[in-house]
Amino acid sequence: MRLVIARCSVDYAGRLSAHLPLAIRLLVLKADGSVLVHSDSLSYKPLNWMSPPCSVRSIEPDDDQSSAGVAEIWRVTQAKTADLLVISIHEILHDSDHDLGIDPGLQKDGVEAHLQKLLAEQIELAGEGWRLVRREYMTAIGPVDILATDGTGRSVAIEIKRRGDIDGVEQLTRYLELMNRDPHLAPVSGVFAAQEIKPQARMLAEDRGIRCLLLDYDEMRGLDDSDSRLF
Amino acid sequence: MRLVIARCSVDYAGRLSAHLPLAIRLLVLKADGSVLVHSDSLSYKPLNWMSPPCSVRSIEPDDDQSSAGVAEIWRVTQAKTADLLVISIHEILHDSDHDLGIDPGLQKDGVEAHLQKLLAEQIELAGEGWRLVRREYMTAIGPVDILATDGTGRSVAIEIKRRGDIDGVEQLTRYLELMNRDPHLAPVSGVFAAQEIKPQARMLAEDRGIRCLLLDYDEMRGLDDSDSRLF
DNA sequence: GACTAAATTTCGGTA
DNA sequence: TACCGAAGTTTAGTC
Repeated sequence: MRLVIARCSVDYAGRLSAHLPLAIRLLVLKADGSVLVHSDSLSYKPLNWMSPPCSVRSIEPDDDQSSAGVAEIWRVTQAKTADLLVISIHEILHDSDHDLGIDPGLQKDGVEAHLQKLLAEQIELAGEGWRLVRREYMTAIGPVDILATDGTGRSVAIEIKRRGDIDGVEQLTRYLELMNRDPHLAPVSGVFAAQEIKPQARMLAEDRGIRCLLLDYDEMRGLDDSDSRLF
Repeated sequence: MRLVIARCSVDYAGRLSAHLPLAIRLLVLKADGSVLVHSDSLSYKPLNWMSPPCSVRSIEPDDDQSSAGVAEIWRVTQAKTADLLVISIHEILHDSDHDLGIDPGLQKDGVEAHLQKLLAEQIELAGEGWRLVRREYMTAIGPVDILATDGTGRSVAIEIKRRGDIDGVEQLTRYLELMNRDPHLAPVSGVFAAQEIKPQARMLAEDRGIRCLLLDYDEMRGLDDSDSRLF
């Protein structure tokens, strides 16, 4: 990744035409060839950019441009869309290159883990008198999200999903089948908990005697003050 | 604007929860306090960010965090939404500060607005004898892009999109329904005009008696000499 | 692979 | 100021 702070003007011609007057801006050249032009304010969106795949070519300014103060011109092209970004650089104030390596990427399952934590803390949402036994209760085929006991003290396995789909019901079914073979646990009933449960998943679950529980993420976060600052 | 290249992990808690594992990333701290976390690939959108107005506070790691290799923690808070972004910095590889001054701002020329202007000027593209009544014709539920009359003098509402999608047809349908209740206008027919019309949108439109009109942006610009400029 | 719906949407516009 | 629609939308999930 190359970072350049430069006094420059920018022109974009593609799906629209846009022009940035001469000013000092941050230019980010990423490893995949994409280019971002950022100012010192406004939100995360760059003033101009070029999406990958694209290529940057530095060209010499002609006489007119030289006399106008242009030291260098970057011509960013996108093969697929024929979009064009032209950066006319008058002065480079900073220029550095950095090897970032590949990024492991954003963890999308952040919500599901959080839901599990919240429901463990607010297990009474499942019913009066319910008690948490353990989160990530280990079985031979993997961990059950939550093991709890209901008001009568019987075991309940709870599977938590952000969006409840059929495969989640199948997963819980496998756990229940296994756990009900354990005389220390049996009988174990099931609860399928999710922010949103697809009709077909609900149908399948209820057909198998599994209760469906809709979770209100915002409300659960609101109820748990300790969570307003989990850091 | 402060630019930092650092090996860090990032946690965001706000409208959703998200986590970025330890990796080398670019951290941009803008003058308005906003923070961007960029990786070396993917498009212009940061992996994580915090929108202004927000404030960054650097705090010392506790013993656990220190022994885990955390050298510094940035806590970015947003007063209005109570969102929280926590950046745990293990190692800073680059750190520089730059004064960019204020940006004169982007000059933009959108395609859809331009298409509307061009079609208003070249309304005969819709048919012989057609006349422009008004651009942005106001109705109770919003402005119709163009109101025109066809060769027989009957009213026509024209909805213009860059890409014709189903929702555009729905929008025009709502306008037509409303306008046809107005005895001064009725009967009003519809034209769905776009650079590109999706097959399903065309199907829906024609099923409702709405005519589809493909617009050739380049040709329309070519016809209008005042527009032949740019590069 | 195409299409549909959401986005920590953001960014303009007008009423 | 609040709502509504567009975006060089992007992005993720579904068919």
